[in-house]
Amino acid sequence: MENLDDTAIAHIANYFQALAEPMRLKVLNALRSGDRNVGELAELLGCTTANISKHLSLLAKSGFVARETRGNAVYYRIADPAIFDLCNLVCGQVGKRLAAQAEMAAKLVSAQGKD
Amino acid sequence: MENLDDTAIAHIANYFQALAEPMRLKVLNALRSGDRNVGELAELLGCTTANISKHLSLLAKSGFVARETRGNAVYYRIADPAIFDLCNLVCGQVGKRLAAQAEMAAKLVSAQGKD
DNA sequence: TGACTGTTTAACTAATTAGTTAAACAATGA
DNA sequence: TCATTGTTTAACTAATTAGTTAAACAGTCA
Repeated sequence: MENLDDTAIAHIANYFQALAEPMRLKVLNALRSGDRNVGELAELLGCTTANISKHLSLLAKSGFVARETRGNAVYYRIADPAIFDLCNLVCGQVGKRLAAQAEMAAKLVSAQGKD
Repeated sequence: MENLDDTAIAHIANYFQALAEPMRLKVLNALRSGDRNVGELAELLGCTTANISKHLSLLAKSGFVARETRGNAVYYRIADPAIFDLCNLVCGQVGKRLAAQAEMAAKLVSAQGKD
């Protein structure tokens, strides 16, 4: 990562941007267990098909998911399992932070109890 | 990552959001080689101190960098080297994609040449 | 104290984008 | 063909945010 020009930096930022949205993370998480079509995802995640479709379109454009038409439904699947390595790494980081925050909060509560 | 509630998902999205900005990636990259104060970063990256300061503030709030006052300058450093594992992973992914795109482009050009 | 250097914040503008609604489009089957 | 089911897109609103400028704030030294 040391020597990166602006376009490379922009690509990396785009990559992160695609993952920086709760609903898109939910979509990716839902696809973990296998292919799903748009309607299934919409019902599963409790939102409109239009909304899901837009998120899927962005995820597909960024190469995270792949599109396949079967009958008159459109199925999406994870195109690159590497994102889960990434998400697991981040989950670990976020988990550590939340644990640290919880510990801090506990200390504050206990300190408050003492005075 | 399988079983995540909404707050956990939101934390992960926030984590990615902090990294989804070219200038912030540049700041983190600049801090790779050691501590820097706000003015140094501004000059190095060619933007205003106000702008850098805002990005640093966000990165600090998200726990990516740590703040330290020395004299009347404020030095920032990477707080958690784990982000570089993350960035290296993403760089690898993005690199693969760019290579694939370049190959595709080359094929298109060669196909065009043939007809 | 006051001048200075360095950093942060407030107020603002311009641009992006998640979500909604309704309309368009695609694929199947009668 | 038409009706039905499923998906995508267009147009819009509301909210967020990167960057700018100028003002406020903090730390050092005379």
